[in-house]
Amino acid sequence: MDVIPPQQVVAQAEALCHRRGVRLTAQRRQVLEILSGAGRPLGAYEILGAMRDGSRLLAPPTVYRALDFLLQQGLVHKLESLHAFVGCNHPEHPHFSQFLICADCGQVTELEDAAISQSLASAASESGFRPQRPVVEMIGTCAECAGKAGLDPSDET
Amino acid sequence: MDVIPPQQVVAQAEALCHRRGVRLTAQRRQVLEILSGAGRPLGAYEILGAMRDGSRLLAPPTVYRALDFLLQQGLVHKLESLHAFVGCNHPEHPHFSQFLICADCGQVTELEDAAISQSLASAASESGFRPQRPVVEMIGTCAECAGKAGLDPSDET
DNA sequence: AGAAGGTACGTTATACTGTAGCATTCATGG
DNA sequence: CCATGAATGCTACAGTATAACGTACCTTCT
Repeated sequence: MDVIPPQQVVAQAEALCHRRGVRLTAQRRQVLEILSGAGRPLGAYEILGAMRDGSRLLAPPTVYRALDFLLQQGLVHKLESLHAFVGCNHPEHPHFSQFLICADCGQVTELEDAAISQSLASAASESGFRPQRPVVEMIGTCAECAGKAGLDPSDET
Repeated sequence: MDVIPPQQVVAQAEALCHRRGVRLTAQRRQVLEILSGAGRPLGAYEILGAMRDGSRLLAPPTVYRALDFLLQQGLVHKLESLHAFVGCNHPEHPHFSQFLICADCGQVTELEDAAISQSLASAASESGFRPQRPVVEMIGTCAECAGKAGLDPSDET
């Protein structure tokens, strides 16, 4: 669906990092490529498996470090409810995203809904709370899966 | 602050479970008491530690099962970004909650903001998505911590 | 070029979080 | 009392994440 060609994602990331004066190293780029190419959320250890260079398997901190960098730069997002990571669709302009996660097929849709962001931000500031990192995820059933099997949810086991 | 007396919480839970025809067993009640009394999020293993009966330490599935039950009944919430659990402030009427989590002092505030719930629900249904479980958390700095140390964030180490 | 300092990487070990599976006990209704 | 299903106890293990420390590399300044 919204799978953007990894090359394009990487080129964009390259430009962004250069502009910011941070280094998109080979390893970080590789993680970004893997995530962009997957088109679905990947766990850290899945990424790690895809990074194997020849027969050598890298250690967990390697991938977590690359992910930390990409998260900081807004190039990937973490889905807290899945313990998994996805590439960001629009890294150019950092912003608050929301995610629709299908519990059936695993597909994830990234939203960028101003009403959600604003209502959350204003609710926070009403409490004197200073927002830093939002986590907004909705677990449910995507349109396609709802159409296939969800018309009558009364017969679920 | 919003620490409701555990006894009151338990009494309310008792009534609720009775009305629903489910069993609030001693163990489940104990987990609820521990969470309500803590006034802050607790990890599953922290709860487990607090549950020790004499010198005997229980095994992880015990606490996870009790938590599963309490989550189903809406008596506790899980904070996905913390891998931790909190007692629910208003279990009577099941609803969607949001959480403000202070990264500094760890304090958590449960909100019940209709604007957030509605904007999230309508964004989801615009995509044909059928919502089931929302995860809405804001990590940031609470009013108290912002007042103490956050006036000039430029001198952070 | 050479030295200094910081960033990134490799690796080991381990901590933390969560679940599968199976035996046992307990409460409940016939 | 017995049958049934729910709840518990327990072992073992799977999955997620980080601490700590040493090494390589890149940049900058002299």
